[in-house]
Amino acid sequence: MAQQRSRTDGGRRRASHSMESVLTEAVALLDEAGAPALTFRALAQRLGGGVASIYWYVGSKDELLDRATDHVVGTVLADIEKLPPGDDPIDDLRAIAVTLFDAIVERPWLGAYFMRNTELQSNSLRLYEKLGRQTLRLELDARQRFHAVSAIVGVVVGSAVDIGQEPPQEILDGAVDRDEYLGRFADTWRDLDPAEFPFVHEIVDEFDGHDDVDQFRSALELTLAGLRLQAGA
Amino acid sequence: MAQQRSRTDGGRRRASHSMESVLTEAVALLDEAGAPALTFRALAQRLGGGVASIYWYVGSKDELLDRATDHVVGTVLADIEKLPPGDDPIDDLRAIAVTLFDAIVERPWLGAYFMRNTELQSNSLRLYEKLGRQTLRLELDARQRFHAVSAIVGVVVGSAVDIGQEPPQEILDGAVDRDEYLGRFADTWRDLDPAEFPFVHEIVDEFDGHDDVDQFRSALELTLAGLRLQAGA
DNA sequence: AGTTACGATAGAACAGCGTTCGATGAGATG
DNA sequence: CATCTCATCGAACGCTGTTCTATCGTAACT
Repeated sequence: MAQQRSRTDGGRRRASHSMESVLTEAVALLDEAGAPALTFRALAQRLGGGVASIYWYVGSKDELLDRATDHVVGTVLADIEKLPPGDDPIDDLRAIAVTLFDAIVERPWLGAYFMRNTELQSNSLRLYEKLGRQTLRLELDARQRFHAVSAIVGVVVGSAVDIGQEPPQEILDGAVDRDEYLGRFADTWRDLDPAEFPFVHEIVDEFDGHDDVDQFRSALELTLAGLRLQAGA
Repeated sequence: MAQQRSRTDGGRRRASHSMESVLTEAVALLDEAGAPALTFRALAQRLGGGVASIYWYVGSKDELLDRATDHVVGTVLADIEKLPPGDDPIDDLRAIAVTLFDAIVERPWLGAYFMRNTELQSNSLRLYEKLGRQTLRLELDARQRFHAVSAIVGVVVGSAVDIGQEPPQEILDGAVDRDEYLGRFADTWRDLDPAEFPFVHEIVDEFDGHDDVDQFRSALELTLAGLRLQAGA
């Protein structure tokens, strides 16, 4: 991954980047410590160059985020294209959505920027198309198809937002692990008045130690079931 | 809304705030120009006081955001409590979700912070309970109820993220209105290769000038239909 | 009434952020 | 060898959240 460098010139060296290396290192920063870790200064240091150089490749931080996001969505798209096509379009929709969600679980920062700007995120648009193409196999009108894909993307994003929140400092330090953190939260819920919060008490054990993937899967199933009903299949 | 002030003392006056006034003015700033407009300096100026004074009421900006959010969720909750209870729990779920979504449409910044921290957002927790209580009337187990409410909140949040994105500068200036902006976007889609993007072409007319509320409603209907199926009612 | 104690306010400073400017490097082209 | 253009970079600007320290005003206590 090392870029070509100039020959020695009195101690100081000049860095030589490329769009690829900028995005790769940006994604690496995001992966390692989340969105707040991606700063122009941190990125420049990683690239062994100056801050202003990055602006030659990218016009703003928003654009950097969009391009970095699209960069990894490209790999997700590749995974999706490897999926074996099935008989049932709804099964295929599920497979695509799950693949996307898995990627967001691995990279929680992804959820926040994904699908922000389809002009700069051409891979996101392709992914949108991938989902939509399955709806073409269902007996729906154009509006229903549009809404169906929006709904599925909405479920993914809605679940992703949950995951994407920066965890509090104590959990990043490793002082407290996720289960304990959830457990504490659950305990404060258990202390609530059962008469005033019957539902919270009903589900607090489910919340305690719950799995985000299960939560997403269930939400997705509900939407897909509704869609199947709508398509009359 | 004027707070008591000290008697004259050589020209300079001291401002006197209250938790209420801090949150009210914070919400006003968010309403007027979105999340980026809420800065401690802007807020202090509005309150006629110093920057550091705000820290007496609030420990950090995150806490300010949480409390401001919960402040308006309180009014949403009041609206929800005014809703007439119906025979069908699913109809009631829809009514609650729509009321919440309407509030987010009016205050697009709300979506991003809503339900971030139920410790500081007690009204969000109450709203969560309100939704959940309807699921107690359905024939589901605890886990299904937990997932059902998560799914509905997910649909709301997922749609809210769409709305919540800061529009580009040109639309804030009023130089370009929303329909024209959507139209431009649609045009770039129409320019895509129809063979490569059949779905995008199928729905581009639906996208052009689409209504966010319709989009949300449809997604919600799919989830509710799935839920009704699951509850066997 | 004078003093003390404390709730509340505020100015100034700090570190970090995205962004811009102007100068300067290196490599290819003539 | 001169020129030109692409690419790089240090330094500065204005903004942000946050902290430090000093101070004011009121209420309570002797």
